Amino acid sequence: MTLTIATWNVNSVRQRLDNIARFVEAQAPDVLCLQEIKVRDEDFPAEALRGLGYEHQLVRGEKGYNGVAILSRRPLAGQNARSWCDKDDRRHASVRLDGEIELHNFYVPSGGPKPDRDANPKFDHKLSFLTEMADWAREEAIADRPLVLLGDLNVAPLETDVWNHKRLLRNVGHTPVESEHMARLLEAGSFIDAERHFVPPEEPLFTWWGYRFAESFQRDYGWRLDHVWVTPPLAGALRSITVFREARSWPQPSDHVPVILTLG
DNA sequence: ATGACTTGTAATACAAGA
Repeated sequence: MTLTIATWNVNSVRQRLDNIARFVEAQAPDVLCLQEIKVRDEDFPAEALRGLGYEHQLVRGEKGYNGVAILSRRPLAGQNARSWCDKDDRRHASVRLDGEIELHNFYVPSGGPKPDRDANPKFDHKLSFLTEMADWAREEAIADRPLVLLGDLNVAPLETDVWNHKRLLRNVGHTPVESEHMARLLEAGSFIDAERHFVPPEEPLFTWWGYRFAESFQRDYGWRLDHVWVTPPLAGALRSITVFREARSWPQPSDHVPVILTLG
């Protein structure tokens, strides 16, 4: 019995319904975690997604920005969510699957244009968010429970997580201070980076290609911003990771592609 | 090159993404 869980920053769930249907037709993950749904709960296309087989849904949306959802073919338990950094933006949702696996879906703040905590409040928010996640992981002792943490974490921590390390070192998303914050979070939960468990760190691995750079995908000017982590109790269940790159070449794509985890 | 494109909101311009 395997369990497949996908994460995808869709950059507006309403604009991406056709792509989501195409992805589900190709991969049919048991659970589909979305970020940046950009819609109020009451306007979420719940019926269309039920039609794709996702009868069980936890939606945490807001108007215009952010928003996450967990869609599942199997029953969900323990639906939950919390606020981070004393804001009521919708960046997190969690559930329990098959009675025991905890799943946390995150959309970490992007951090604004300038990697300067003092000059740019959005960058400060991003670092505070990552610190709060690490505190949570430690305080809740999540390392001892079977738990999957995934989503758009908006940090590409390794040199091979961006298309040009030297050139992008001072760009938000790839600065050393962000990578350090992410490393502290990884350590706080004793997490295994499932993507790098299957793809060696020497090998470039990307999940996002920007819209602005013409032909960014064709030239593979990518970043690894989307992550899938598991705690040690799930280490023995890791079967595969698939970065579904082809979704970036479809019409009207999201700038992120889905990543699929298989547990068995 | 502090830009390029895409989205939502609101009203044809702006904020936000990263």
